[in-house]
Amino acid sequence: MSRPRRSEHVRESLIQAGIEQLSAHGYHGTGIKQILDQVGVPKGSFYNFFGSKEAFVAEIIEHYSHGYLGQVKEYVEGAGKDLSPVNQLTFIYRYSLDQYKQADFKQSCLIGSMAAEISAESAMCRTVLEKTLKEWRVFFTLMFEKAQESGEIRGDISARALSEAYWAAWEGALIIMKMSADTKPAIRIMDLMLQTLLKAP
Amino acid sequence: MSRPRRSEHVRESLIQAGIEQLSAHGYHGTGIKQILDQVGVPKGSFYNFFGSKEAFVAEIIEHYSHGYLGQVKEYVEGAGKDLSPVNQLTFIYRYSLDQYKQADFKQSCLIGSMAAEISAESAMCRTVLEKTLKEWRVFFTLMFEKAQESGEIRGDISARALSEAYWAAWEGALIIMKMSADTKPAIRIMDLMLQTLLKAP
DNA sequence: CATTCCAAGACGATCGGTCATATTGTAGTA
DNA sequence: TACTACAATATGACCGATCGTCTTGGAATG
Repeated sequence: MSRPRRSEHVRESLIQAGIEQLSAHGYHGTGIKQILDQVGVPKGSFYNFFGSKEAFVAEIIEHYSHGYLGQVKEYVEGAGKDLSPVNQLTFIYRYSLDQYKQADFKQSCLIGSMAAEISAESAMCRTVLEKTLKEWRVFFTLMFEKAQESGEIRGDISARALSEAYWAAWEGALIIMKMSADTKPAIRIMDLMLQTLLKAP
Repeated sequence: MSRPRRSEHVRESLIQAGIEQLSAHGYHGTGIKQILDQVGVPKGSFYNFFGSKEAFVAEIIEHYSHGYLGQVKEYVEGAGKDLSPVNQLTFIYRYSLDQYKQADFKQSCLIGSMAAEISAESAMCRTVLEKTLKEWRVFFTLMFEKAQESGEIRGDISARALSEAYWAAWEGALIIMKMSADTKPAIRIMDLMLQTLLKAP
């Protein structure tokens, strides 16, 4: 048997701290050291776990997206399974907005933030971001297909097109949330989308 | 007459260069020195023109927004004045997307980028961002009111609510544009918004 | 000369990243 | 079981570069 793998626990802690710091301060606003300090890991150890800051962030984006999407799917198939698709989606975005508000708007969707900041500068991160975007689109498309079948959502447009627009409205609503330091505009926007614009006639 | 006003031309150049650099690299990704170098102004001069980087950026956001909004209004009242409001809006966002594409997606809407990155960290910038958001909302509300009167856009929702959702979709579409390094998804989203979701029944 | 404006460069801090060294656990040998 | 040799890992000092800011001194104007 080989030497014990270098601590996966530490690695996981670094990713978790990275998610927090990156969400709050962005890519260029977050130093590696402040992440290491938060976990209590010495500077030199970082590059034993990750090849570079860029690779670290790329992995974080993927980890964050999978975790978030996993939670959402868990809700849909678990606690919210008796609700209609539209009511599920409503719960999800309201819950998320609540979380952001509780954090005093110091963080929001890491995917949108990273996309805005570095997708033009880091091909590695952009590739991961594009992949996660696709995964979310698949999920929302499924949701809208179900909602179309049940007659909640208009059926004259492909579920895929709807999901694209819905996600865009969501990310834009988060930007407005940050600008106004308030969830109300975002709630208005998302409610309008789900209950009126995308609704079956 | 007093000493020649300290060069307003230099000041203006710094703002212009700042817009370019901030659009491309974000707040924390842009150093003051690289802006100064682009204009050929020595490092020590910066604080003769601006009180701090934060104040500099706040002024840039305002300047950028006014310039952009001015261009848009000029188009609406000028070259595009014979088009319907919806066709005007379509031209505007397609033109903007074309510009971003030509810049290889290395820049996009500075308002959205700055909002995503620093509105939680800089109260000064957030205040300016909130003000510019309001100005854009007033403009779009006016556009949608006209479109409602002419029957292009559905009249069962307030123009203000529509403008909010439209702007959110726009900013979200730009994020998707960056992630996919492609304008097509953004065009699909905005077309869907204007020609279907917001259309009069 | 008095005053105002601008330029130069130093400031300490921090950036992402590297490296030689110390420490540790394992495998092999006896 | 005891010891050694070896390799994997942990570490923090260190690198050059750059960060935002400030002090200082000279130049130009009245």
